[in-house]
Amino acid sequence: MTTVAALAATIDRALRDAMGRALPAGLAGADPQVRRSARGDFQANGLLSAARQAGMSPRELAEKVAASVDGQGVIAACEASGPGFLNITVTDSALLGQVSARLGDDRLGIPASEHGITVIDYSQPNIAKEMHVGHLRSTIIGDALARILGFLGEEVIRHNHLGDWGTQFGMLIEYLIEHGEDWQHEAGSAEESLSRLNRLYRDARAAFDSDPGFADRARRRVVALQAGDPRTLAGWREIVAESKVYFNEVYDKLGVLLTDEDAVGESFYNPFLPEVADELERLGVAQVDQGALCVFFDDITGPTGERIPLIIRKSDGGFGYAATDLAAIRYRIGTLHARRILYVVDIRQALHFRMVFETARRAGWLNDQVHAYHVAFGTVLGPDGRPFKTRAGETVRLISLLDEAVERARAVVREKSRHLDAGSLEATAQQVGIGAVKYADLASNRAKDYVFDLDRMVSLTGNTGVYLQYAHARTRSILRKAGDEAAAVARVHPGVALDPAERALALKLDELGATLDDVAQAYEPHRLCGYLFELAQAFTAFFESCPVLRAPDQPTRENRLVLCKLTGETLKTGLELLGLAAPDQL
RNA sequence: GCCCCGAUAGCUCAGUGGAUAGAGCGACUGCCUCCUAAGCAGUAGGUCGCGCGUUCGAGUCGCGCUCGGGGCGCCA
Repeated sequence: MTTVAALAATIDRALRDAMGRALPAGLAGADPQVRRSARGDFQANGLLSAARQAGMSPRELAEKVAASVDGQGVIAACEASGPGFLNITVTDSALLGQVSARLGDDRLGIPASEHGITVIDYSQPNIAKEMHVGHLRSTIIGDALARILGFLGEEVIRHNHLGDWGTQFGMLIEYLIEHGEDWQHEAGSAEESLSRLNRLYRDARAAFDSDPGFADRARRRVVALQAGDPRTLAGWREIVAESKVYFNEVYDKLGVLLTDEDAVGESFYNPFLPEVADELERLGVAQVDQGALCVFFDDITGPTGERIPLIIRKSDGGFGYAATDLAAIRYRIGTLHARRILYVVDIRQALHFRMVFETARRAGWLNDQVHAYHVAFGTVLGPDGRPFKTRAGETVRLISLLDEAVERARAVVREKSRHLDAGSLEATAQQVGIGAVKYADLASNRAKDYVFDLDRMVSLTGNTGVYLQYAHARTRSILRKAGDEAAAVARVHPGVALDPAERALALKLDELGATLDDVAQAYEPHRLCGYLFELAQAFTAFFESCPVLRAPDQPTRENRLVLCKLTGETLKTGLELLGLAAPDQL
């Protein structure tokens, strides 16, 4: 593995050196603020503020730095401009050198910048219930973050915090035990599992509401479950297993990394709950109030101004989700040695996590070395701008939503890709349809409410997943037609001048590493989407104006082949980090 | 009442304190004897919710508002 420094980083260092010579010692570390620019390849904005702090003329400092900077064969021109900006142009040979160096490394020259263990808690569906679009968001965003942090060197532990415990299981298990003969768990499709579960829920609910005797037995069943009664636990396990059939089919359709090994549900923490409560009480973090074990916060109050607690243990002695969340934090730090825990959860739980994290800090579990962060995402809305529901006001079945996306993609693929055989056509429809849903979810700022509009996602024009897949397929198509051997032996010719479209593409190709660092910094996958879209646009512009196979001469042809190759590899890497497929042809 | 999130083109959204705020969709005008037209080029479309402040410089930072969404004791 050979790390390749980005041109922006090389320029940054060269400017820092020159600034260090021109500025007083105290300001030697000033940031030159190197950015991409329309006025040159890069511009440096940091000299204005540095000069002011040093009591110098910004314009004079800029001219001095421009004159003394060591270009190292990378900087072709560095000119002072306006009140004190620097406009920087890089050499064509440096651009081609970057492309060549990245292509020579299986990580595209990107360094592993993360070092540690991170637990990512995502997806979190509830047993015996339908997954909804909120789970879809958590699953897709969490999956992308797991892939990206992992690529950057982090040891990622995926946790699917299944809602597999609670009082609602009483009536389900009781009903199962009383009417179990016509409810046999069997291998089957997710749809079948789901309808069995829905039927169980509906029938159990009906019995609970209409039959006081049943309701009573259901309540006793909750106690039996908590006490670990074997017959009751067996029923619980049956329900959990049935649900997992459904979840796994959804995960399989979506193409996410989650497996059964990642399922660490709420029930897993049950044995730890009493000791967590005891420890918090012993530490003085929690205290009994109105019979419940509570943690209070001076700045968290209710509508009438009274302080609102985080309830660790309810007044009836039972444990709520706060206890489970705290036990999970303690386990992930104490046993898994995580340095960071991420929760990909709906933004509406922001206050809950604030209280949980603060409690964990008071207990000493979280500190300067160990962080927890709520990777919050907004509510999913329908095309009408209201929370996403069917016309009848019911939650939308996730499976049918995904199937519909694939169905629409299939129609387009059938229309546009007549060269594909039936098998590849179906595979492509899956990759395109699922990719459209995932890209749409990942492409906008996660904190905002998000409009789930299947028409838009699967329109398959413009800024959608398929645009990136299409650009990737075009790179592969060119390389195929060039002949894989010719593509393999092509090398850069640094002496050949580059066209504007070639330069723009090469500059964009150099930015993947910085983009991934940005994503990892703020846990914002949409930055990677934005980058890949820009890269695909740069490639398409190159495709339009720079013929590869019919290039005017052999060196130009090879330079372009190499650009195609790196573009393809970069798009493929980026798509995979988002969890999208990168088919070789569309 | 307090807290959180949001407000940028008709719609959906990007936008590291930098120079003239960008995409996509939709609308309009063009482009396939040529490596994939799922594409490209162009035109039209903006008081960046409002005000004050900080700064050489604010869509971006701070404060105060307006509007929308959400949250606030024993559900998760």
